[in-house]
Amino acid sequence: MAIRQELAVLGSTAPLTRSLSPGSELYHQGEVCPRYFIVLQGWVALVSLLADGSSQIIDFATPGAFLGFQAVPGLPCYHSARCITPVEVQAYSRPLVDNHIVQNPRLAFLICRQACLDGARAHDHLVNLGLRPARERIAHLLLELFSKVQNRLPNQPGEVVPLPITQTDIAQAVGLTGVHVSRTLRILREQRIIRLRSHMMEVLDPIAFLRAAGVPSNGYNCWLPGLLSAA
Amino acid sequence: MAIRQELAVLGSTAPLTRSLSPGSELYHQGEVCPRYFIVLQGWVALVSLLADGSSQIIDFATPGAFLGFQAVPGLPCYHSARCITPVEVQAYSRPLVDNHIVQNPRLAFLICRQACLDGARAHDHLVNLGLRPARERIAHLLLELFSKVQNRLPNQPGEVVPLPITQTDIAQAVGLTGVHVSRTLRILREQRIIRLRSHMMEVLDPIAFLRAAGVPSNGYNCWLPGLLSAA
DNA sequence: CGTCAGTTTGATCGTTGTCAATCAAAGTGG
DNA sequence: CCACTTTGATTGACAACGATCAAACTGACG
Repeated sequence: MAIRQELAVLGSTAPLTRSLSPGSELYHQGEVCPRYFIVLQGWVALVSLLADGSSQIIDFATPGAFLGFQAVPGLPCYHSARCITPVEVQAYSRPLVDNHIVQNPRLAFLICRQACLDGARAHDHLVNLGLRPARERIAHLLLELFSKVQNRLPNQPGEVVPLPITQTDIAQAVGLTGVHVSRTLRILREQRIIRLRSHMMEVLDPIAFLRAAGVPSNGYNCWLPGLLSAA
Repeated sequence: MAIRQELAVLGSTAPLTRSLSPGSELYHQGEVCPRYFIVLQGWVALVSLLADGSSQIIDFATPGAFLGFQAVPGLPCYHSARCITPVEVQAYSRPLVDNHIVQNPRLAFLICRQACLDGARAHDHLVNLGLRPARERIAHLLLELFSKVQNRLPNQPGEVVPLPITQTDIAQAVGLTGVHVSRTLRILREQRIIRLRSHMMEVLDPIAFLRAAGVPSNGYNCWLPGLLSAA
């Protein structure tokens, strides 16, 4: 958000607003991307492909996300940004922004902070894949996505939030097969914890949900950094 | 390195150089850490602990690494930094550096770049855990560590590099058990690809090593960002 | 009404985890 | 210098979790 305001100062060259349909890509792994993007509407999956055709979703980007920034300019991207819903973005010319960064410490600091948050989330995903069995893994991802949509943890039984992703997306994000995700979601449904249907997630039992997701009892996590101080 | 030079400008307060022994921690998960560190000597494991006692190594920090930086200051760390060898660090007072960042765009940009590289490496680890079976997973990690030590890919059969980590460390980094790591390393040894003994790694067959690690044929990866342009 | 993407279920297989015992190497203290 | 302990590595037997393959089912949409 704040990044967008800071970029608005670029002024002269109005950022280009683009609309993309599901399945299309903002940029593609292996290619050099000449733009940065800020997501205005919709969900984007950041996905990494392997030579054998398998693919891993490393993060989901929602409105407000700043995409395409790289440590070393001019290198090919190591992942693709694939739209999973209709998406609207603002595109910024890369050299323009690169130029602006070194002169504007506030922008550099904001991007710095975003990069740190992205890293923390990546580490969270890493722990999820490395340590947790299927049921907790999926619950953990779904809790993260709930927090991303609602900006808080679930607390009401029966809460429903939109979740425009398929079970295959979930599978690619948590390193399981779609088949096993389906089975595991059935278990979570039968345990009356959460239910997924028609691109909505219903939280049946918030407490059991947090427990299944393996978040510490004080609720501390990297998705809602302010939570601890707020409590 | 560059970060260290930039911090040297802080001048007045000479950075405190500390020595730590294996097993001790620079900072501990759940606690607020009042310092940043630059590793001068030795290896540090960044490790995340779960309530059930299991732990995941998120990254290995070697000399030059900048540790402890966080997006939102004042929050508890979500991981610990555990020394796996004797370690020497320079410690910097946090508020001092935080203050310096917002005034010094060059420092902000450097930290920004480091955060991006850290993120890219985390994403690489994520793909490793999500998509690769045990043999490739371990080979991939070992190739990353080789690159980290040598600043290049292996190319000579019989090359030996120091690798001061245990098989248990490897297991915790790739999300497998120590037992399975042992078995898998035997396979890699019997296939005459790599051999580990007494804290050294010997590369028997560099080409087979790269193939087993699943790096693209042009060798592009996130550990040696300059590699592609150098080729 | 037919098509297609996504989901569900069953049967079976394989990779990895668990448990336990043994072994090797490196301290440590008498 | 020699027990003794400790830590890490190795191996075997077995169990379990998740993958694979195949088939059927559902709902959205043209």
